[in-house]
Amino acid sequence: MTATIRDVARASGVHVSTVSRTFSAPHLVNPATRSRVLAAADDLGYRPNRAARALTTGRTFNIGLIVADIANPFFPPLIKAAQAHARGRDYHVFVADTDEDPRVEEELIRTLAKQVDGVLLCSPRLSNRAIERLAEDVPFVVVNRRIKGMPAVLMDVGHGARLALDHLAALGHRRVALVSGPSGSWTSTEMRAAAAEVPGLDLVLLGPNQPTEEGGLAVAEDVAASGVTAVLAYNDLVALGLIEGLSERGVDVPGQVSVIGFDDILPGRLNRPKLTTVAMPAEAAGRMAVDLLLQSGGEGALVTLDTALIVRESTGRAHT
Amino acid sequence: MTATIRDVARASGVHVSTVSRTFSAPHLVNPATRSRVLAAADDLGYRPNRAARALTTGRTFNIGLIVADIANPFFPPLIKAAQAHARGRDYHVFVADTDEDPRVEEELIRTLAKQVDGVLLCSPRLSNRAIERLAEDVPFVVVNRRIKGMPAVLMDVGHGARLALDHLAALGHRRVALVSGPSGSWTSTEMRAAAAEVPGLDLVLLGPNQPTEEGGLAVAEDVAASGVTAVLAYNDLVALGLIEGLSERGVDVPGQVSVIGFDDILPGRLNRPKLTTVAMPAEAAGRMAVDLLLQSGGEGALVTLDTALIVRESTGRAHT
DNA sequence: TCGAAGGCGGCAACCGTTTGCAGGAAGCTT
DNA sequence: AAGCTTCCTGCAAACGGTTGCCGCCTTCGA
Repeated sequence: MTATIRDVARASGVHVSTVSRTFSAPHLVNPATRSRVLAAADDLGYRPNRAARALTTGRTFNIGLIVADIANPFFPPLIKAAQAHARGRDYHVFVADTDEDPRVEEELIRTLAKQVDGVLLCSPRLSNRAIERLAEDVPFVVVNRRIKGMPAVLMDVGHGARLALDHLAALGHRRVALVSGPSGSWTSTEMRAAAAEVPGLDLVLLGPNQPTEEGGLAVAEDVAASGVTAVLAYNDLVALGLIEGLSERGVDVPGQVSVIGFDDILPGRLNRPKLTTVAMPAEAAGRMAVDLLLQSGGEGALVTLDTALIVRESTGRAHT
Repeated sequence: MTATIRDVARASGVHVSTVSRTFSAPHLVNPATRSRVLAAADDLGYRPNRAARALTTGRTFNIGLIVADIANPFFPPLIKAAQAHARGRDYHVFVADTDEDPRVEEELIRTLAKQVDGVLLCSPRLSNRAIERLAEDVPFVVVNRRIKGMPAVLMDVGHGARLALDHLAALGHRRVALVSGPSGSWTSTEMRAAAAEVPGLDLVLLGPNQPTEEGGLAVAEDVAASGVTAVLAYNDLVALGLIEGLSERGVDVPGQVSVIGFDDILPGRLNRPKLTTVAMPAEAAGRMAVDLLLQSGGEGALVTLDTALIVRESTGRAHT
């Protein structure tokens, strides 16, 4: 078995409480004693048991991070940024994947609740009501979702969508498809609302779709049949799948149809044609979410991060 | 505060030990009492505190999963498979990313040690010695690394590399570059050993390199200068970066240089040209690793999974 | 009618750590 | 030299569960 606080106490001839203080409140113990304890601890390979500590303090120094799909390249940069940022504050981040399943999401939150000080909920698939209910068990910060009174980090997808649609309009496109994501998704709603504000566009709504490459492949048929000359896709994965599906049908991108994605993930940059997309500040979002969670004073704090259009090769002039 | 076992005991008029047994050993308590307890628990929204339970039982029902880089698309499928498999056994998987940094890796293992029943170490960057030392604190299963006496899940990269090189040889390639990964990597070593066995090939070793797209981009210059007609890359990310780097220099793939990767990640399938690669059974590896960890009887169990060559568009006949 | 067996549930110690309280020693002030 | 701080350290009660042990009550067989 690994050494406990009692072993160290015995080895250094002091009471356990002194050992405890040596680690959690060093300034309260005499330097001489402290170094004796530290020597003994080092000798025995002692490390405080975080779980036991959590039992009395109520703080675990762990953060839960729940994402819908870890395989979506959008999330890893966010996760890495959050982990690195948290590490700097002596916190650890545990990541879990819900497989896009709200039930798994709820179960995960429940079991995580007692083992972490708070949860970062990224692009949740749960209903607002369910989230509000669970918030009684554990503090949340939500990313990419707006829930009244709950701290959130948002990315300005509305602005991004307008930029994208303006760009398409400037290229002469009139009839544009909006390929949305899962039905519970806040991002989809925002995109649609923004699109409605851009004048002179003839919108075709296609969805809901899976937010993956498969979803894009599956909707290619509908896009081809819809007679649009441009598409704004829910995310880059969908856009890439869609481009693949269109080219299988002999439809050239951007020759016949222009495609814009969301997120700016790596595969989009490597793809041919390189994907025009709305860049989402994922790293910044990860860091902000951690900050919001740890300060936690700012109850309903709301942070909105900027998005930007990155024009590459998958968009071109409308060809009628 | 959330309800504890004592609240439930009071509400249902029994002793806490009875409540405890209702959840952890239901057959020891009278059905009538049991349902009364369950009703009270449900009423109060009680859920056993896993961390507290772990304190006495020594089992957390958590598994740690440590990867070098969560942003590498190779890992997410492995992670998802491990999580899903573990969930079926009532275990939860916590994922953490080391940023390819051995020091972070060690620190992560140390803090994880007491909060999980075991750790899955995927493509570790730590030295064998360091891992063996840490194994005293927590049970390991290593993925993609062979350490004497430690349970491991391996993918047969040697076989994959031979298939790839045979394929290149059959296409008439003679001078082939081996673009390796990080210096501590077991996979790199295996690749090199396998390559040495294939007769009639003139090998150029280039490395170590970062196992990322950037690594591939950076090595493109050397590849172009080396005069090879084909490349076997450490992984798909490197291969994709390399193809990008080569095309920036006006070198056509596969026209002038053939490129083979490892892993079979999604972006490789979407890339133009589609990447020829050695497919690694990541999902199976994730599941096997969980199994090995949980049975844990099979001390030095060793599982080797098959790999397969997938020929797509990034390889072609040697053009001298 | 009695004893034994078995089912059920209470008691209390324990897991590893923190922390409020109190007391002793030393140092400082008058 | 007495009294007051200040600094340090020990004591013991938590935190939320689990579990070995023991005793009570039924039930059953002879």
